[in-house]
Amino acid sequence: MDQDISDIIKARFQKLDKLNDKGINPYGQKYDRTHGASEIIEDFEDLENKNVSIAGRVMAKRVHGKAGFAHLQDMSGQIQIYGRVDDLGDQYQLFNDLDIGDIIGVNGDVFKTRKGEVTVACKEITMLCKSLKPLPEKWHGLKDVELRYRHRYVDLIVNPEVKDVFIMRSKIISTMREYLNDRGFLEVETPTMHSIPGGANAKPFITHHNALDIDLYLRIALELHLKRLLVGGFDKVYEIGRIFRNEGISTKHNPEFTMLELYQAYADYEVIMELVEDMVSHIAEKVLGTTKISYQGSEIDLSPPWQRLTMLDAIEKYLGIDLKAAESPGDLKEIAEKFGIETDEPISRGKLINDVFENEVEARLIQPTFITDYPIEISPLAKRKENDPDFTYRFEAFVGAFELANAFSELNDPQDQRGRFEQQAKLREAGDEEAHAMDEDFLLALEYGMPPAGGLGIGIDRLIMILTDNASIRDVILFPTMRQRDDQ
RNA sequence: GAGCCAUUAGCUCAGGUGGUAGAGCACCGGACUUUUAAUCCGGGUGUCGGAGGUUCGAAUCCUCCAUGGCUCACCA
Repeated sequence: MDQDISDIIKARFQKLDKLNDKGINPYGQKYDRTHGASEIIEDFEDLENKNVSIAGRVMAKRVHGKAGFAHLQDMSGQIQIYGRVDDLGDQYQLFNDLDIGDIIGVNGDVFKTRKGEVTVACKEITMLCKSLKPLPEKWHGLKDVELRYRHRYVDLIVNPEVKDVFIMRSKIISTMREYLNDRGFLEVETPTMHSIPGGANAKPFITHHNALDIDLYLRIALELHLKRLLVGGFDKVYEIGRIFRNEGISTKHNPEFTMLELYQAYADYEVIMELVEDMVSHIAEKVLGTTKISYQGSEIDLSPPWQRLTMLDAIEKYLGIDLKAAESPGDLKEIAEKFGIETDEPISRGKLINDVFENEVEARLIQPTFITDYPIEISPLAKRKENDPDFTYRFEAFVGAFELANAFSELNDPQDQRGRFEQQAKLREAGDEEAHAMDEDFLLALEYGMPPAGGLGIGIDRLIMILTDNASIRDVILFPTMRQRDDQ
């Protein structure tokens, strides 16, 4: 395929031919390993002079004539191997011809070199895969972020800390599952293709089913199906799944991302608040061994209880402005102008309060904070506060200055829900593409009766960013969305 | 979507004001039986992101395009 194969690759093809000529399969078969690399280093006392079999990728090579060293990397880490003509005989040539990047199996005895490094002295080398491409340089590694994301496999081979992030990611998610399962939550799977995209305000991706000849939308949230399950009688359900939003890409947004949503019947948002602070600190403790973390230079303490503020109190606390009394159109206009917020006419008070909060307060919420009592206009699925109908029993959790969780007491009054949907429909007609769509089947479900419930959504990728101290969501997603390139 | 920046060898990078491309690692050949950024000797392997333009001459200046990064907008 390559028009001008570089000399490096030419040389590797020559070695490939050489192996074939000798009757050695360059792409070997099953290989039985007895140990992992780091296991041998850890258990050296027991394994000294014992025979072991290991397999991995050659990462470095130092040959001095009739003997030489190399480092082999497997999932657990790296270990040095030693080969010499006295032990390997005819096979020494094979050792000598190894390229960095080749995958081999090694059988040999464990010993420690003069310099004290645990090493396997090769008795037999088995070729498992000849590598044809040169790996990036050994001490600068691969830095070009574009190549790191596009060819993540290379990034994983040469940058061990990248592998650690994704091992951590796996542990965080499995710990979360364990936590929820232990508390009686049932994990379920709901459709990713929806005929009506709902549960959030976001632009969906559209796809098409040929046999049914209908357009379908990739889900933008898990919410509405999980609530249907509350109607069906599952009291505690959750789903950890991929959702898709057709929006811009940034260090905090990937078009597809992973969300946890859970619903607990007969609970409310206060119960969920306790669950969030308990679960997040539990995960940190279990995975990191501490609830005191460092995120982008800030020390953050995840141990409960987290600060709780209503949105209006937070605005007052951080900006010194009391918006509670601001109700007249004149007051609202003044506030919008003061903060340089663009508004539609007539100005929606709730939306304005939220805009002030997002623009001015959010960035200051480094320590874990629950912001409660969201305006009703921006919360079409949350239960209205009994004594303050302009606000809802809703909270978002902020850590490290960005939104980590969103939760509320779920609206279970079908008539109120219909009214909210109708309100959203008006916004949609007015051109708001992200306004929530009318979902008659969901309303029907509510008419059958849904128990009062607390519901929660957590952006898993963001949680992982915080726990692994990564500033970009692309560094916690193995294969982030990239633009297609012509040359690839 | 807008602004700023970047793109040079397989990788990491250097290439004041325009003069025909370099280093380290990797790689190739040679020496070397406990090295570890192995060492020593020899070798530069390139569509300077792409296409135009200015110029006697462009990696360098200009325009457009592509890709990426950051910031902003968007996205609760």
